Amino acid sequence: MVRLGARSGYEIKQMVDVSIRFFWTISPAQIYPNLQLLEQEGLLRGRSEPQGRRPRRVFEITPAGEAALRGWLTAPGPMPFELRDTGMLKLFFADALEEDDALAVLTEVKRRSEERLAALRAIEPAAEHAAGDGAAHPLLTLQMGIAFHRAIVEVCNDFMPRLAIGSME
Amino acid sequence: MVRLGARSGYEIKQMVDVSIRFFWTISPAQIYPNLQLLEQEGLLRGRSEPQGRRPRRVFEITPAGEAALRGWLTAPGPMPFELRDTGMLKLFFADALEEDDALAVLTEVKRRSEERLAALRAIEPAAEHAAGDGAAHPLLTLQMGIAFHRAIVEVCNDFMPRLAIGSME
DNA sequence: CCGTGCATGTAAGCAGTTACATGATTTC
DNA sequence: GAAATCATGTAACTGCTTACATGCACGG
Repeated sequence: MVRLGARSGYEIKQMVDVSIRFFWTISPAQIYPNLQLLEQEGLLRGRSEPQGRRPRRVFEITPAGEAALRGWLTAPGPMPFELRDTGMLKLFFADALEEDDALAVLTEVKRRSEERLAALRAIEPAAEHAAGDGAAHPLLTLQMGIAFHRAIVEVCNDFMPRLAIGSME
Repeated sequence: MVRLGARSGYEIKQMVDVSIRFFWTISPAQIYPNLQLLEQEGLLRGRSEPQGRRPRRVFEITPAGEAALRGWLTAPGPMPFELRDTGMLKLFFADALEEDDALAVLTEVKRRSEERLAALRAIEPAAEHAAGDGAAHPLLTLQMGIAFHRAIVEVCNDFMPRLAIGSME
């Protein structure tokens, strides 16, 4: 994130929230200690740049940091994928419910994905602009997020008639 | 899971691994203490049923347990969705790489999803069979998993030409 | 002068995993 | 008789979150 222009811990958090949040979250309590560690290891160079009397520490990536990033990106080995979704969990067990209650769960799962779809589409123009000047991959991951939630909504729509017809009988 | 026929902790783990693993994982260290808690709360009823000299405790759901399940399923409130994917994280930052290295990351992400797609499709017949007798929702969540990974593969395929053409210039 | 945003950081706690420990039964 | 599977459970650790603590700057 520092490499992409986020100078302070605060800016990193902001950038995360409008870019990778869909597949990776972090909290301030993670950021600040790690900035210190990365500086100690020589992967970042930091300096104090207070704004008025408010303390502020800004960072830039070092050549060693660039190399470490590329090393990590090209390293072979597993790339852990972890999904933990209470919505799908509820859906899985929804056969225990009456049909209209099951339909309510399904509707809520669908609504949630539509909401996220809208949020992701809102940042699409910015990602498309960034793709114009050398940063094409953020747009790629954004499109994966969009495709993912669109797929969920579609599966919900396909399944809804079955529940609706069922509850009419 | 007990309600769906998994009698022991061991069987629960097995059932999880062929059903909800795509969106929810658990380890034995979680299962056994929780079985004890659920029994104390009267939501499960357990009894020892050793096989030969090997100890074994089997459980069945109580009416209170059924009610608690339905209560949880219909409870309003947020349904946390957490995704943590190292593959997408690497893709996001892949602009720091040469085009052929970036292509390698993309290929690996695609391969991974194809692998999972195959694993999910392998359990589809079983889910379709279960859908015939009252358990339609497991098939629904399975289809979401399939749709998800198919969407990822499609986005990968759409993006690959851009990288391939780029590296030819 | 008050609310919002900028900015940094610590402490406590929690949910979950890995590793360990044990041992019986079945299958080859 | 060795290996895989069945079966249960604990202890230590880890990564991450929440809550807390602090205080400046700026717009209204």
